[in-house]
Amino acid sequence: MAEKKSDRTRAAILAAARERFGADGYERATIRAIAADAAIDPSMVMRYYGSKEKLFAAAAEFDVRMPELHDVPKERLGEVLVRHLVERWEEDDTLRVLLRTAVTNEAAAERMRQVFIGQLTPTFQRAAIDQPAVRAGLIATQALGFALCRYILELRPVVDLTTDETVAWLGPTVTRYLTEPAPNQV
Amino acid sequence: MAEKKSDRTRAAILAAARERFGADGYERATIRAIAADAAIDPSMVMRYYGSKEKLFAAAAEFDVRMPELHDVPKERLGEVLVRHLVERWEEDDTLRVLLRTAVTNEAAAERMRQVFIGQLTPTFQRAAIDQPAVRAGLIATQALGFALCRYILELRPVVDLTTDETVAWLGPTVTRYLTEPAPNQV
DNA sequence: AAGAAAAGTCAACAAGTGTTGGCATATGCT
DNA sequence: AGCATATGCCAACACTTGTTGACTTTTCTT
Repeated sequence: MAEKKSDRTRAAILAAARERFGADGYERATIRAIAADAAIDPSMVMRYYGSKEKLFAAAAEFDVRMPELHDVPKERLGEVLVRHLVERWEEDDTLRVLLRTAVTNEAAAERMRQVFIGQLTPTFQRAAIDQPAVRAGLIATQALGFALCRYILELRPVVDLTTDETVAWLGPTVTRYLTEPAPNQV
Repeated sequence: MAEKKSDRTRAAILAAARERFGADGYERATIRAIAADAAIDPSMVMRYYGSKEKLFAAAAEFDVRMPELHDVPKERLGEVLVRHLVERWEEDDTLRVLLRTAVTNEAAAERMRQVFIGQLTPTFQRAAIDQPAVRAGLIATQALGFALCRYILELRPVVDLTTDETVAWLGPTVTRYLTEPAPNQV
């Protein structure tokens, strides 16, 4: 056991940071507020993470953990994917942190791109889906739009959807984005 | 002609405000930067608009101008709607201002709700579409997600879509959200 | 041309920001 | 035990923010 006490406050800072970044966005989440939540002094945050930027980088670490899609029947692709994404969104608040901050913070936007283009595209490629990048982009529009309306804007009808209803509504959309031949270019 | 000179700077301030709010979000768009863009003194902004909040309220005035849908054939609803929304988005940067700010600013979020629930729902109701609120919410997820990925996150594959390609991809999605019977509730 | 009103400039304020260094306390090793 | 090191707190810094009031210049009426 190297340093037990410091590890605990380190973790407390990170948890508070995620909470604040997720609730307030990058600029409105102040070091002082995060430190207060973690019940320590603001200077501790600097000692442990160096700067606000680096703290954010640590708080926004995320992996979407894409499942492999080889043996999923084509017409169920959307269902599987939507259910996975919704669950991922509910269990790990890091994605919400990213969404809230990516709009005004370039580093967060870059990480968002890595997740939704950089992680979806190769998965589709391995599943022998043509034009994987375009399809990843389209699915990102639907997935991120859903999260935006549900967790950030809190549009009543979207907040009220159950997981099953969500899958029933969005699943076919995603399936189509994955299987429909690309429209003719002009 | 009441006051010509003041009207011109008033408009210059509003234009600069829209630019900055749209590019930087609410908190990072400073009064000083807006004033500099408009080539006037920061105190002028206060004299004309009272406060940053009120300036923002003026800059975020928006009407989505929904077309009536009575005599659009059911299977072309999505096509018509998507084309209208994309055009609206390209011609009026106010929507981009709203999107960039709604994530961290409650007033902007409220206006977003008014636009996408408050203006879509009654239009669908007048077109005799059942469950108009849920369908408005679903369409908001797809429309806002598209805008987020294209104008804010700038995901390459989404930025590269032409208007026609966008309509071809998203049109059927929106049509389905408008015409598909609601899935069974649990 | 004289004076009032409008338009614009300047400097400062109070508050809040990220960040830093000095100093106290606790912890663990020998 | 004593000491070095890790951990923590305090006060202050330099800077930026929205906002204000006093002052000067322009514009227009009469």
